[in-house]
Amino acid sequence: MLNERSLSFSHDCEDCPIRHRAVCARCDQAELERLEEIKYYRKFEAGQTVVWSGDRMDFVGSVVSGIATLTQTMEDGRTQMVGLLLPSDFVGRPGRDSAAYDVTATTDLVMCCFRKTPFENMMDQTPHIAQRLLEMTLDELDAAREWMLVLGRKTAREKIASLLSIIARRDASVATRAATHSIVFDLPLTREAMADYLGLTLETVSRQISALRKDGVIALEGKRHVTVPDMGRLLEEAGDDADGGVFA
Amino acid sequence: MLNERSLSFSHDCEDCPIRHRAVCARCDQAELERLEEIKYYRKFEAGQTVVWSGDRMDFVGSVVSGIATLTQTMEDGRTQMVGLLLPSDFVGRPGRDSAAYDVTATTDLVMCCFRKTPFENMMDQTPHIAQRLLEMTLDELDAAREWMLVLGRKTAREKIASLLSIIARRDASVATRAATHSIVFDLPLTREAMADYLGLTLETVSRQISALRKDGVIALEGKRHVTVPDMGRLLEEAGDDADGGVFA
DNA sequence: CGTATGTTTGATGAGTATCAATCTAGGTGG
DNA sequence: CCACCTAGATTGATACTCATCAAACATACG
Repeated sequence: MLNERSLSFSHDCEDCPIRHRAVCARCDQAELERLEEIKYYRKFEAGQTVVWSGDRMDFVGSVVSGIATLTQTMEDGRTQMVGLLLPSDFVGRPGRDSAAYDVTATTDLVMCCFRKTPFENMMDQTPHIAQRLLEMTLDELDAAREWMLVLGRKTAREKIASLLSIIARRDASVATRAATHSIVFDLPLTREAMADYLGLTLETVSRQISALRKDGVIALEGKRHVTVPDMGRLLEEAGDDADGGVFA
Repeated sequence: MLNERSLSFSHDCEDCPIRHRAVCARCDQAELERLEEIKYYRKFEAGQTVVWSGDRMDFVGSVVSGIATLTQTMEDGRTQMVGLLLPSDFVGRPGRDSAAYDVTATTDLVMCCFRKTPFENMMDQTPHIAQRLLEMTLDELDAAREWMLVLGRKTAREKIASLLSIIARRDASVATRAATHSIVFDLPLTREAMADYLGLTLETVSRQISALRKDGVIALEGKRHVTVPDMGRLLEEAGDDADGGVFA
């Protein structure tokens, strides 16, 4: 069923759901046409690996739908997630020929890929792409630094609240907010993936989620469906400035 | 005395010590001349703040000499270093008008600053600057992600060894290596700054440094001068692949 | 010589990892 | 259709790492 949905988008850049946010956001009509020539779509099922760290990588691309993760692994098996890729996020590094991280689909995933060499050539010729990529990379750097604070200084409870805040902020529909003042969303990650993101064990993740539930900060239906009755409260728990109680 | 040294570089881009590594690395003669018009130097003493997070920032720039840090602080005072700025590193974000982090000089510091608006205009017109900035930002993103693994998954001992490795790798003179097979350098950070970098307390940093000394992984003269007799051993302690024993 | 800043070392406790058992839901095959 | 199986999640008991609180030490500076 998810597969059906994945196929339901157009292959025409004009109608692309990430058209205005991805690396191609600033491209004009002519540039889009050049991109169309070097692009192709790839689909992955939940759990599949997109590339392994160290593998040769002859494409770069954008997440069209679904969620992927970037992870790093030590020899003894300890792993740390270093990036969470949402629709419109960019994968791969122009000028590098092998992957630096493991890239894994955590949900069914559709990617819009560009052959690397032609893409690199285009980057040199069309500033619109390089400009947008710079902007996106700077945003990712800010996100990574934000996450360094979480990893280095926050408690387990604060870490969970921080992760929930981030997901809530981007994932919750505006409609849901307006209606009930509650924010509702589905966790796109297993407890283990959350643990890898937060530098915790999955047991600690589970315990802290239970604790937040007991304390009324969140409500759960099943394992994945989360309701946040008071976003300000959640932000307080995350250790962020919760300022006004408004959901800004 | 350090001040004297700081002044001893030329103000001409041609002779600039970071000419080939900074954001201006790819600029041609004409572009350098345009940059000269909008650039100015600023000096800071060790301990001084360059900008506070949230402050208006009307310049961007490069570290010419000395070391600065980027730090984030929570309301209750917990702080996490999110970047270590070495000569040639870039400060500030084009397109943003306030600082996102506290920037502090940890040694005497000289910066080559560009007025922000003219610099942004130049970026739009000369791809060489934007290209180089993209490359540098991608490198910083990789470094930040590497650091996320350190913060999230490494033990205190491994964290210290990782930090020493990084400093050793960039700071040790080649001469020193060839001669004795030992690597020698000075720590540019206080124990407290190291703790803020590593997500530890300064006491833990002190203890782990003492432990590494007792175990012969490093030797110390005074508090800051470090000798690494066997770089491979240090890399093992850091939890990185130490492969061959060669100092590659 | 005295003060300030940075560092080391010690004693104790909190927070999280680890090991282990149990529970739940979804999917499979009899 | 039900029993079983599996992956994911929860909960419990215990151990260990690192934070916290506290005191002493070192070095530079006035």
